[in-house]
Amino acid sequence: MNNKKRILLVEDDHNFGIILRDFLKMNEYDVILAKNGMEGFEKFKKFEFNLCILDVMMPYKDGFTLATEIKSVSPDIPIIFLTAKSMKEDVLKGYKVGADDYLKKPFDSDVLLFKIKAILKRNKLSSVKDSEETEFNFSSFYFNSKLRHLKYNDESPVKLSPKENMLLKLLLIHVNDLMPRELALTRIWHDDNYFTSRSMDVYIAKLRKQLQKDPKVSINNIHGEGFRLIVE
Amino acid sequence: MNNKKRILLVEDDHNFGIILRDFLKMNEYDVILAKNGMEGFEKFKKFEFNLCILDVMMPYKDGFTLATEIKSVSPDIPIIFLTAKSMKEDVLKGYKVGADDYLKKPFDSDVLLFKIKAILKRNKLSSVKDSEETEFNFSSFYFNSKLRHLKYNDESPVKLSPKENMLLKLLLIHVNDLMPRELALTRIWHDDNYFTSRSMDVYIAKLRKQLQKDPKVSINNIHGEGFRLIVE
DNA sequence: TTATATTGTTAATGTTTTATTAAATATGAA
DNA sequence: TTCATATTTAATAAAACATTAACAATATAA
Repeated sequence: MNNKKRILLVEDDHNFGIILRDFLKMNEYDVILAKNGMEGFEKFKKFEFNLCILDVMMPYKDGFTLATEIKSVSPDIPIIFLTAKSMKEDVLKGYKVGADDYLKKPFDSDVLLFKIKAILKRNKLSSVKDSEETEFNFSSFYFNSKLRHLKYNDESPVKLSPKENMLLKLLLIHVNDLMPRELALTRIWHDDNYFTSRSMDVYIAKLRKQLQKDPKVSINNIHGEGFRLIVE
Repeated sequence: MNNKKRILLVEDDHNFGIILRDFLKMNEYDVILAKNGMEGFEKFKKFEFNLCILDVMMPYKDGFTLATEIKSVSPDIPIIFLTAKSMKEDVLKGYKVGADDYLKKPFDSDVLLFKIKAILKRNKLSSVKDSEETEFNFSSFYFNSKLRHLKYNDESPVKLSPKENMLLKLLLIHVNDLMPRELALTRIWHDDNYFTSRSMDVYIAKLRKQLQKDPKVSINNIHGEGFRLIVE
């Protein structure tokens, strides 16, 4: 069993990149090195990673932009920024796009190791990737999240909007269990505030309208916590 | 939603501690300030926290020692160290005892806020809630504290409010044993005074109303001490 | 026994959260 | 651009919750 954690390292300084990659490999991590933002994103989509270490200043595509793209695909993956800059604005920008930590070059390699360890430890359960399942059968419904189709018995399928689709999928992944409000807001709306929360309520109402065709299916609210899709 | 995150701040520089506490409070955190390691550990055991911010250099008991004690009680709680020191050995020592981050004084308060946010978010995603026991069977009742459901025999489950839910859970953890009043007040109401105590009595009455369906279950008062959930 | 503190219960009050519909705005394809 | 669809914002109602008040009952200590 290969239990090594997989790290995507994106660093445009080739020499430094190689050194850092080998150092991490020596410490029992699987590392893929990319030399710019483009290549980094390609590799990110191609493989699966537990952590990203991104240089901030890179040609074509900087680390912040890359991080944003990565987060749009995998919202929960932890990111560490490496940078020569240490201006407050940059640090804050890093955290705003979802950084988990920030290291100023030159940095101590042991400190980096510990940071990686601390972050991976905290992240261990959430690194489970989103279900790739695209087809769901529940009660008299058939739902295809790839086609965004919801079909009730033999009726012709109803098209769902992207948000309706993702929300229903999240509910189904947690069928008969709590689907925390916060989860949907961070996964679908990428932000948890009053307005996104109201928007989510609107989508819950839309889904309820569809699902009420089947009396055995309902969406319950658990006050202050989230929603529960109940299938008898 | 009164889901404010609770932070234990241990800082021996009184002025700085007060300022930092108020700053964090302004940013929607509930903060308890302790002025040394001893007091910090007492408060930690008494209340429940989502995060600890510890000064490293303190008289009697330094931040590292305190962190070790805290981790022995709650291995998963995130810890941020604050320190004037920035020697590599100290940073590494901090990570070794399980630090999640390390801030060198003087630090930028906005950076601290983002670090707190990043750490809490990651912690929420990981195991904390899932590892807790959420299902209880006692006499003819089935209680699910995650869904906040209390079910009697085959009757349809009754919804419990968050406070009812937590109180019942605390009582069940101490079944047939004393559940000290003070425990519930510090754990659930985060404050022990006349009004919270009266509020708790109201919730005890609500629970009794539910539990009286089963003659084998009752909540007894132990005058001046607390309550006892009795299951024959 | 009597005074005091604690507990039991119900009801009212005020606040927060959710439900629903409609209107406004944004997005994207033709 | 224009039209169709998707999403957000607004407005209002309803539900859920927590606290406080008021008064009754009970226990304890002087």
